[in-house]
Amino acid sequence: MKTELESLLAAALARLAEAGSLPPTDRSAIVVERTRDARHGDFASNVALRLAKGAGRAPRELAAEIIAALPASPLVARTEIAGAGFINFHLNANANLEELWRALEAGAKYGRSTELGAGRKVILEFVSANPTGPVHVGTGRQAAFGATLGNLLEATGYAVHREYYINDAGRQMDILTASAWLRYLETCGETLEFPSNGYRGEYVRVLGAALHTAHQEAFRRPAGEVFAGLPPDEPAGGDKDKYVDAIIERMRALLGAADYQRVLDFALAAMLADIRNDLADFGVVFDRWYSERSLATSGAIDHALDVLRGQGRLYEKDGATWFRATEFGDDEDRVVVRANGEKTYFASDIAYHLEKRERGFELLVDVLGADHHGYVARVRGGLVAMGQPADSLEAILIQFVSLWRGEVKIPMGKRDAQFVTLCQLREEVGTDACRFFYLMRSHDQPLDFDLELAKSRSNENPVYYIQYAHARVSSVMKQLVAKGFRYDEAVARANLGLLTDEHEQAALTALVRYPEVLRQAAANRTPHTVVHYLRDLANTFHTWYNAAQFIVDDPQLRNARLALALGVQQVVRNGLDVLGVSAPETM
RNA sequence: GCGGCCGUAGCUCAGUUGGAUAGAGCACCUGGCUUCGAACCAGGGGGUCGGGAGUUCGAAUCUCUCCGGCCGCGCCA
Repeated sequence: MKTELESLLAAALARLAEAGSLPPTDRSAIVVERTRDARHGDFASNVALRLAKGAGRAPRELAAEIIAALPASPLVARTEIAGAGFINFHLNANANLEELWRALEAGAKYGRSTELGAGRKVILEFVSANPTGPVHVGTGRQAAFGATLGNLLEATGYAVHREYYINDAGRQMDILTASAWLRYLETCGETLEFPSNGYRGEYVRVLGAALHTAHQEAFRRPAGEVFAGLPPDEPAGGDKDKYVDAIIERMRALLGAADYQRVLDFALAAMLADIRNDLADFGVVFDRWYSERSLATSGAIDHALDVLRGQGRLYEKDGATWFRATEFGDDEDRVVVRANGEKTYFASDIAYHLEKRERGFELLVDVLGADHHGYVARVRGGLVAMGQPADSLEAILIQFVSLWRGEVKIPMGKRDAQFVTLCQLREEVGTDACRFFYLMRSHDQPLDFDLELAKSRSNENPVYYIQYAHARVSSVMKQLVAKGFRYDEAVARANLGLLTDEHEQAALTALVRYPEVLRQAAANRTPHTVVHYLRDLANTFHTWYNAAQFIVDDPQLRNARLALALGVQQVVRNGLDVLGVSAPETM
């Protein structure tokens, strides 16, 4: 409806431009908004105010001219000039009723549109957590956000591809491999001191035990050989990084490259399986899991470096190869090939993003933790240096999550064992509350996740408020049957005009706003606006429910009311579906 | 130091391309179940939108500045 009104205004302005009383207007200058106050009608536009200055005209006078030039529309009952020069639109009573019927007919598809995305190919990268441990609560927020954003983009006409980038190359993987191997040695019966910089989580013990089950004693070496002659660990006054690197080196020497790789692959596969399962249980799935290592073997990194070199963006210094990042807005130039010949993570990453473009994706959306913000300019600079448009990359930064149990903050650390995993969180509060709480706040706002509130099955918990509206309609429909009635669609269709009560009108207005909300949430990348909308819709429904009886004796009124209730239920279900939250029939 | 995010009711937060009288939940107070589910509803009190300046018909929103909080600035990933 909103876009239709914008089209009407565009037509009116075109007429005025043709008549020479106004310069031609850009379509984007035409904005129609829902009114905050019902006395101002259903929609309002400020075009006259915006254009008045440029046209050298009084806003109200211009507004009158625009109104006079508006084409007739079955949507609009009347228009008026208000305030400084707003144009208010009052819709025909049946405009919302027709929309309600469209909602009922469209069912699960209601709210979807195609104009915004227009079929554009977008690749959505999210989570991409290091496969060195289970998914934790901070990453959980990124998972919920990314999955929902994917749904939103899909619902508004984008062709969405979801991808998880696996950081399976580099030192963190080596540390995991060594950690798993040491736990494996313990399973074998060796006694050892675990390095302070190793991964100390319980899951690594499980990993070590699994390695033993799969390969028995094949990788066993005496603890004495493993630790002989190593530098001191941190507690002994040494450097924990040097120490763990020495262990990795020793492990390679004792096992040989092939067996080392077997242990690494075993650990990687096990971690990825965990992550994949945790996310799938959370309703988060990917079209592809993309290996960082594969970028090296496929030649993608060399290709990207060749492109940069061809553009003259690389140079040699101190034995390393550098990218002229400062020419693209970065603070300093960045190394892409280290003095020891290894490519950096940055080299992999720009290669990965170039490869995304070369796969034909117009828009690259990266959902990242807030700590990655310094990284965005660098990757974008790399893309631009390789001849890609700067706006082809869009990074969305997700602020951190802190867990609370009522007033008490739960400490979280990465490397120590006490971080809370997504899996544990889900077991404690349930998937629905989990996704809802992750999404209810703006992503650029740090999130305080209160476990007690999320768990509480009380009126303090906003999840149930929305689900309750859905369940209530189901309950009404059961009551209907129990009372010997049945819903008659034809009777409802013929009598929607009876829905004139203020509560019915409020519910109707809230319902038909849904397609606009989806478009706005998708365009702004703000899933939380859907949460707030659903709360509002549920509120209008609960108010109506308390004020009126649906199952009345008059079949015309009864069926009309049921149609509206079913429409609300449908939109609640569709909205919850976008959020990845279930819509239960009973609570 | 440079950069990113943020500061709105007692608390947690909405309010995005500048719009009409700044909203919601929680908490607090009052009222509503013999009725389709009270996990609900109705009503009430509560504000220097961090401070200041600017831009204009109009600023919580844009610009500058100051104060305060979180985070990032590797030949780590």
